Amino acid sequence: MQAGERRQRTMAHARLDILEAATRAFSRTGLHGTTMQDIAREAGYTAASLYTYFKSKQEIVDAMSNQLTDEYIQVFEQPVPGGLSFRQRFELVLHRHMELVEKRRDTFITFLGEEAGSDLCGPDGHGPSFHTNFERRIDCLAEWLQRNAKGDDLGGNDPKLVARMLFGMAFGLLHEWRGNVQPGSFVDYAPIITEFFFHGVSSKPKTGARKK
Amino acid sequence: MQAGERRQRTMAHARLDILEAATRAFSRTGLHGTTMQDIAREAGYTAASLYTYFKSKQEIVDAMSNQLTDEYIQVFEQPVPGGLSFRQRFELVLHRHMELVEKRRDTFITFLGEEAGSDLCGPDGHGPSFHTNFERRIDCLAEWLQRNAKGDDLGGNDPKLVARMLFGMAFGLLHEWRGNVQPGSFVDYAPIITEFFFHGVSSKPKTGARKK
Amino acid sequence: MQAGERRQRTMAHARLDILEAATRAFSRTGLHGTTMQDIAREAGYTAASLYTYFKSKQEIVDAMSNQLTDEYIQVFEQPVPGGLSFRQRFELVLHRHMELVEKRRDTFITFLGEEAGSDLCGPDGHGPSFHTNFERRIDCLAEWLQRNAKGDDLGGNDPKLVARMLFGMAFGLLHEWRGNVQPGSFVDYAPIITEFFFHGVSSKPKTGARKK
Amino acid sequence: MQAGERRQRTMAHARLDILEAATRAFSRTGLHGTTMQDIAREAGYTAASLYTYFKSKQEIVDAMSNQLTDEYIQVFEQPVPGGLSFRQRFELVLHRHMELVEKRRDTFITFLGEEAGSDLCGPDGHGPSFHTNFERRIDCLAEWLQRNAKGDDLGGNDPKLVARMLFGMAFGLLHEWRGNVQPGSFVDYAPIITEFFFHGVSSKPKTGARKK
DNA sequence: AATGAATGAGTATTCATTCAT
DNA sequence: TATGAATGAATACTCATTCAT
Repeated sequence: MQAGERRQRTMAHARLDILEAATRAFSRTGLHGTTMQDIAREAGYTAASLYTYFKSKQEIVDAMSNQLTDEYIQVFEQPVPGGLSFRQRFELVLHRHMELVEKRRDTFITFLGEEAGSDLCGPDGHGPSFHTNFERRIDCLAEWLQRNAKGDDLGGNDPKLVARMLFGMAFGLLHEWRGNVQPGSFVDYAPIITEFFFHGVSSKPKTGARKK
Repeated sequence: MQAGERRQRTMAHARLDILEAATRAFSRTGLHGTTMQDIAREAGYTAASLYTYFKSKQEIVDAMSNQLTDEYIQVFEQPVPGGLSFRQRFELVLHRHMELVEKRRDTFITFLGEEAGSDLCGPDGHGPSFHTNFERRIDCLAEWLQRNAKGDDLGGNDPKLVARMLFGMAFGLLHEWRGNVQPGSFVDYAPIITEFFFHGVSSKPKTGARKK
Repeated sequence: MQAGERRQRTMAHARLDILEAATRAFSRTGLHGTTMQDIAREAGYTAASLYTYFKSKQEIVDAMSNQLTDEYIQVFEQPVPGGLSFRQRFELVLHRHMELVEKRRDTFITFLGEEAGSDLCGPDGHGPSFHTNFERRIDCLAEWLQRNAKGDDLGGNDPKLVARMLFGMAFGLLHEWRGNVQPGSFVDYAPIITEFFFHGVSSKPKTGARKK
Repeated sequence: MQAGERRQRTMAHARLDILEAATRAFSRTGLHGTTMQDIAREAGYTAASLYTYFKSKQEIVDAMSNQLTDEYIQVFEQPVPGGLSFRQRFELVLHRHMELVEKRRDTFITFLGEEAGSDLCGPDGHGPSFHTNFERRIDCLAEWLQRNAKGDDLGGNDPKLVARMLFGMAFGLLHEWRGNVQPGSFVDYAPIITEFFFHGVSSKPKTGARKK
């Protein structure tokens, strides 16, 4: 069944194309402001054709959301060099996550707001997809923290709470970054977040010689 | 001009009623999912009547957004007892803000997502209202921090960055709180945020004596 | 019942005021484009107040239409000096009519189009008022022509047909006049229409002595 | 590209169908009184479907107006037998125009009023379409008159003024015709108008010998 | 597989009109 | 008498989705 396979491959490829197009379109006009026409135009299809690959607009959105979450979670599965301190591992993973944010900038931008308000608002059309994905990411992060933190590394805080706050911090800076006229790399914020995560504003030795 | 005055009062009252109804409706079905009919039903009016008090749906949303921001900013103007340390003042103001969040729970829930994505998405209909209000709050918070922090209180961090991260943290916890089956008071999180803000996860001796 | 009389007078006065305001408003934005609010604003009343003087918007329009027709018809009742030829009487009456057009410029402008299409379009809201008034004017003109024309003055033409054509000619020139940047007096067209009415384009000696 | 061609043809056909349906609907209930639903019903479509062929209601109206004007102007381009006098050519063209009026009866009826009042009323929504088309017809007629009239044929009158008066006359008779219970052919009026155009009411003996 | 065409369900907004005060 | 407030009834236009070709 090579034909079948090829078809499958083509299908998958088209789906990805459409997803990318949708991402661009959404990042421009928002989830509600983007019509199937818009997505189709961006993807080089007709609106009707999109339904060959996705059952509905919602499915496109869900696919984007899931894809994002999958990529996010995969970061945790990437190998980490041995012999690193918790803080070092933390910063490494954070760094990788922020690279992902940068790579999927448009998607993140599109979703952050919507996901935030997702479960908050009731039956507003999009299924549980947003909420689920958001929580899935939180859970993964919390698990990772728990798994990696030793002893007093989290200062006795609930990992999930910490995860949410960490997420929020990044969210806040995403705004900053997006707003910047000539945004540098988002990962540039990684050290700041790391330091803040570990010591809050009482940050110590940023400058000068100091010892740990 | 007593009649005029009374009328004015009635008008203002109706506007507030409608705003509250809109808040309830929005928190249920989201900004886009809520129709003027919905708001009207919730407020005990006809859709057409809403236009006696607001020029458009957008104006209702803007009014909500502005109201929220005004109340937020007013917190900074409330007197603070003398002789408090920075951290004490911080916690006090945070506490008051979180009380506001609790009081305006539905409004916050409605807006957080939308505001977040507001300027992110381009011309998605709602004017600059969201973005402006969001930034206005950030700015006020940053100013307050700058005005109140002495010496190394902010550890040399950019007040605006810090403000954004602080905002984000609260945002993250709002999610947690909202999700809880039997949510306690949102202000209960105030100490946690405060501690995290000042020391990150490296929280120190909350109880008892401890050493570094 | 002096009080009653005064009331009556006041009422009549207000009606006239409103009618004038309506005329101004209509001439600006057309019959359909003008709202009761617009009329009220122009008249210094509230929309609701207009209903004290007129039962409906339609009644305002009808009153305007009737008023116009009444004035038009009254022209025929004004005395005409004796000893005038048919053509002289014709031109005199035409002149007076065109003065009326000039005086009631806005009203004419408002109605000409609507009346024209009035009976043409079926139940488009405005009752038979337009059609009736239009026909009433035609009839009066036709009667006057018949009454005043002797012998071959109308060349054997059906007075009503002639009346319609005459009306049309004036209508055509009203357009011209209205379009002129610095319109002179509408009555300036009177001689042209008269000449055309009597001789068509085969106009004879307008200037100087000429022979056939 | 046969498919594309056929599609094009179908599209054009549908547009014409809709235009005809709109014409019928408008002639019944007027431009303002006719809703997209009405047109759709008359055309056998859904209201939403109309937007596949026309961008807006206004575009339908404009298309009707333009179509009418185009047809009107084309009459001037039809060949005229040589050796005819001015009057003969005049009557021939008038005849053809009146045939057009008869054929496009509903459209004329719909527009005459609206076009007349079009530029008269200010910003009443419909763009310059009406006024432009009206003037375009006037201009064409005036040009034709100027081009064809020799010497004293127009009696020294301004062609444009004459054109307007001629238009008005026909307009007046359209009313008459439309009102007739069993209207004959509109072109029956052609000789009357012609005679009136050339000699006004001083029509001469149409038959037999004559004297002044 | 791709699409032109068709549509049902919606949606904010307008406006003439009513009525209690 | 005057009006602020309320509303029923409309209405043009949009959009996700379906389906025959």
